[in-house]
Amino acid sequence: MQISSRFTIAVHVLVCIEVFKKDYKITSEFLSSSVNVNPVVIRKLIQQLKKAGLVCVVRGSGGADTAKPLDQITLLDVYNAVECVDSGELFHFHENPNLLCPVGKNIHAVLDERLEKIQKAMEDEMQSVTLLDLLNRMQNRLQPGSEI
Amino acid sequence: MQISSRFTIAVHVLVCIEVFKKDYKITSEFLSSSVNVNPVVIRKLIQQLKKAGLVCVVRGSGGADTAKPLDQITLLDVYNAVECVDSGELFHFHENPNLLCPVGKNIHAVLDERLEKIQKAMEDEMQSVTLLDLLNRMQNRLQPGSEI
DNA sequence: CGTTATGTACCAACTATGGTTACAACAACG
DNA sequence: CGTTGTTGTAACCATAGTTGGTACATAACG
Repeated sequence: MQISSRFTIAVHVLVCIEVFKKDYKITSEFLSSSVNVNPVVIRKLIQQLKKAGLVCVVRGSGGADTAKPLDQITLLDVYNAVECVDSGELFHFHENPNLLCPVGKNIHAVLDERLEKIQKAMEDEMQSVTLLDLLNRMQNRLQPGSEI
Repeated sequence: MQISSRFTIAVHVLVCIEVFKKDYKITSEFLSSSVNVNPVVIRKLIQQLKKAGLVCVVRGSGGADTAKPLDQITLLDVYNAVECVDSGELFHFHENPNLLCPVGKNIHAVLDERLEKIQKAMEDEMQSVTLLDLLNRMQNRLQPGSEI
């Protein structure tokens, strides 16, 4: 199964906020027109980012903003905020192996350590990418040509 | 989203085959009793492993076996065999960002390289674990105590 | 108080997972 | 050759997650 598009949408949203916040009020409407989805989708997503402490958003007046310096928000933070895997486990283990079978009894112990290493490798790589890095790359692509 | 339990079941099945093949005929019935799922689930799964060239299985007489030396089967092979992500992409990108928005137009280019690196880190780690490694770890846990 | 935007409840279509039953196809054996 | 055991596969179901949408109460603010 693929990691849901909520993740890439969340990154898109965060980059959008940073690029446009000095010139526009960042509403769910505004963001939805860049991502091309329903505003409600954006609002739900922003709620998840808010719970994770990545953005602030005010109710009546509107407008979202990042809640932390950009170099302190990594792709892993966004991933964890949005990909609501309760356990935090990347791999879904089959729950009831037959404990009377020697393989069934030990498969968990044999596999777990390896699976953790794999998950950790992925998370480390995610953690190494900050929003600041992505914003810089975005700015580089915007500046050479014309302005917004 | 989690990686489906088909993956850990597949590994369980492959280890089972190797541990028991000298003493038992490896039928879907036999495997299903160790994994604790319906035999049909095992058969469907074995079909995927077969298509990937990891196991052989004969129809009427029954009995599955690995099709390659164990040190040449990695967790990545099993993952690719079983996790039928058509594109091979771990991340699902939202498809229609607004190309009239500078961020929407460039988000793909900015993110893709980073996402590929993350996926590659995971795949590299998966590739570093062979079935032989897992079998050895399993045997170590079985020998100290009693035999089957 | 009216305007604006968020927060959230509810709905719907689609897809994947995990499981089950049923049965045809096939190999091996007495 | 027919019986037996097993695979390969279709059909079906329940459940859950994804993606997308409508509607409206709630809060902020001029």
